Amino acid sequence: MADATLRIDRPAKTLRTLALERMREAIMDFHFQPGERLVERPLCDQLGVSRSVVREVLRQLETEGLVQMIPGHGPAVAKPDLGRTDEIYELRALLEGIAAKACATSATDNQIALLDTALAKLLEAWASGVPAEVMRATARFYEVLFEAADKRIAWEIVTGLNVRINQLRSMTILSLNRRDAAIAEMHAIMDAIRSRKPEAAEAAARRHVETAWKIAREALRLGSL
Amino acid sequence: MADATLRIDRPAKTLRTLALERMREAIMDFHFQPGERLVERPLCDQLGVSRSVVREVLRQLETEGLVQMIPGHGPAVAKPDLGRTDEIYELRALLEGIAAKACATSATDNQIALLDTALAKLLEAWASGVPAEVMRATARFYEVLFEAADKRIAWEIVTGLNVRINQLRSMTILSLNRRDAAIAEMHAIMDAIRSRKPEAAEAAARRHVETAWKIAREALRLGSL
DNA sequence: CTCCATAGCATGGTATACCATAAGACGATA
DNA sequence: TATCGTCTTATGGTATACCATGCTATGGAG
Repeated sequence: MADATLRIDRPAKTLRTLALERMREAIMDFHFQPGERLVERPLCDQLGVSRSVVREVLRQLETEGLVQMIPGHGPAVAKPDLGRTDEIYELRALLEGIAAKACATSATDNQIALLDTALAKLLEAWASGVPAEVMRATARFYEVLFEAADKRIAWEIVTGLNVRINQLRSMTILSLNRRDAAIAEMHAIMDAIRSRKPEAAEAAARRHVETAWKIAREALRLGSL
Repeated sequence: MADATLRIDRPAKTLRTLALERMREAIMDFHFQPGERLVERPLCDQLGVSRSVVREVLRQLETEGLVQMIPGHGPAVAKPDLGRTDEIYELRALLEGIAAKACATSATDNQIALLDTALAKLLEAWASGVPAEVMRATARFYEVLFEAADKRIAWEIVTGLNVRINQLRSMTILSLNRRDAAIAEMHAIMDAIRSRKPEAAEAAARRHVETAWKIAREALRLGSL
């Protein structure tokens, strides 16, 4: 009988896919500044592909919220909508909360082990102090968390939210005074999940987002953006 | 000084925009069946535009979740992910809940009046019994609700979620045994908002989603999908 | 010196041509 | 008759050519 593990997933080899990933990374890593124009033809040269490809990628990034079309001019790297950061953090608190709760309720021991691994990697990244590493490890941890919570859609949403506050996050995610507190908060989440305390896990997850939110607000207030 | 009302928003006249709206509507209104292939060249003929336009539109619809690419074959109308309906309704309950709560807390009287109007229109639509009308009026009511709650992003998310369960909603939204209960539930939401009771408003909104959820589950169980 | 007009060009919008590939049909052979 | 191989073609992927428009720079006139 057909074994699912036999299925080979064809490598996503189209130029479009590659270009999309490349551009997404480039924007998230600030190789383009927020607000910077993304003129199509120069992009073609840089990426080494045709305008068809570039335009399709641009459309996709646009609906993802990474790029915005400026009427009259063309596409540009989206600028974070500072007026909506409160809402975004509120939603993150909500979503990460229910994920942690569900995790505490129904994660398998195996999944909890995966979470431990992800957390360990995150600590390493924090120790290394490389921002990009920390971002990646954080994302990975939450990905595992949402996976274990069986909240795939919520994860997609959170990813989309994080895109919009990428700039803020990059500033706050490893602000030094945040690091120790953040580590403690993460451990609190894990402890609650491990001991199967849904309410505690939810509270801990929310608390973590809320402190991040506070730091972000501070950063905004200082006008460093 | 510049009056905002003077601003003319240039008609979004590009073919792409038009085609996008057209296709979105067509899919949402089931002029294409879920799962139906969307072959590019025939689509060009039907829409009267070139493949460039069609492909860009397809990309956009793909990231919106209305279209999915089937490897080996091409694009097709997305089929609702039945395994994730529980999560979707859970998220809707959460989001519509906080919107109702925020509304009860901080909506202006003017906004509440708008809500009343929207609700009246919704009742009319229900009376008319035209499914498309009911969907539109429902969407409108919630749009006003989220606007009054100043939760624009949450609204975008809810819209995205609804896309994924469009089929289910169209089956359940005016199921006759739901109508009276639904009307009562909506009034409960409005009453709580009017009397400025955030917790009650949140609970009422959640309850409304939860009954819809129950009906959807029933519909699924009967295998009518 | 300033302001306006015109022309050129930068840039996005649209159409089309060509290519690669995978799916499906058809036939040959056992 | 069934299975396998090959061939055709349907279809998506990519590149490019052309067009329309709006911005900008430059020069002339007041």
